[in-house]
Amino acid sequence: MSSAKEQRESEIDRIGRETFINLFLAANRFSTEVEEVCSAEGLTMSHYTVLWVVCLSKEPEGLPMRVIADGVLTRSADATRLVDRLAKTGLVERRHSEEDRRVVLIRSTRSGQATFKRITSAVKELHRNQWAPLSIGELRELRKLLIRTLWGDAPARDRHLLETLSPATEKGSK
Amino acid sequence: MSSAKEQRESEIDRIGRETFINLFLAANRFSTEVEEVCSAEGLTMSHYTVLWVVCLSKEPEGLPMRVIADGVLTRSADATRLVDRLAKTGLVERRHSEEDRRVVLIRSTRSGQATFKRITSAVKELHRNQWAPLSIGELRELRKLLIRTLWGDAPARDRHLLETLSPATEKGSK
DNA sequence: TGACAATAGTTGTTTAAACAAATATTGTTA
DNA sequence: TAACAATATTTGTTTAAACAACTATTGTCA
Repeated sequence: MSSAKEQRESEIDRIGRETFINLFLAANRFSTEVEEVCSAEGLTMSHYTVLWVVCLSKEPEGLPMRVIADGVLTRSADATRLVDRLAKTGLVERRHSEEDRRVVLIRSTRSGQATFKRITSAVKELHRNQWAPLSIGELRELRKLLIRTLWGDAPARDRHLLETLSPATEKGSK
Repeated sequence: MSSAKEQRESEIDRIGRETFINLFLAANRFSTEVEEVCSAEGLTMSHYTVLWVVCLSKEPEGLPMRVIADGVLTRSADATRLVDRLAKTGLVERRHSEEDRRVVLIRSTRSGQATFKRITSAVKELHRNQWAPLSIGELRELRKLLIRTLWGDAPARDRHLLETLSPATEKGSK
């Protein structure tokens, strides 16, 4: 017969822990499934992420390594080897910058774009299934809560990373 | 001037993708921070998870490996080496079961319990900071949405894993 | 009971992630 | 401009995760 106030941990600790556990499990399950989609094209999700950033870039000369290796999606020491692989299979091209010979520019090839489109289309289909248990309103709510958790109340325009991966968040375009 | 229906991807695809990205980033950031807490005790988060399951278990004889290596938190092939490490530093003990000599039983030691408590207490503090941008109501909502995503509408009693890691979800005990 | 399937756990090997250090080039300034 | 700091990228090494194959013991049933 324990009284309501016994040694029991605070309600907020319990909810915080359980939310973390579920966050962790959901992220693991979902990204494992994305990995499976990527592996159909012989890539890992890390490779796909790099390809993603390169393919969405509008820079005609290519993207500097430092942009790819932003430290959040990809660490700088990993970027080289990830790009190695993409270059070896012809999905991207590397060139040294003319202006600054330290800089290495990465540009997607036609084949890279095609692979990116195939994976992305399969991932979209996958996400539809993954989020199926939620209504669209709940999905919006979930996104909102995750963004608030990650970025606090920073305005949308400061969330560079998300903007890079999912551009044109704005309603009216220009 | 693109019409609203142009080639633009559907709203639901965009929200699904962005929710996935934020889920992935939040889980990565949070678990990296938990890793840091664990490494203060010389453990990884995987070690901590194993210790967690073992320490919460009420089985006086110890928990069979197969329970630890449930395939979700820990794969069976990894469990052996994780327990190796915990046993080597004296946080758990291994014994062969008398009834079934195939079974290996794992039991926490006093030192293991103490380590578990220290890490858990630090993790709680961490979670408070991690979830700080959310109100308690929002945190509850987030947990609810993640659980729905993971388990659909399965009743709480069927969510064994969560029950193992955060027991006594029920209001009234027994 | 003897053969074979099933279960429980371990070990070996490949692969990728994590961390630290090194190279090459450019910017700065005494 | 020579020396040194800063930047951009790469390479080497340690560590852990992923996958497959293996051993040991128990259960099943012809």
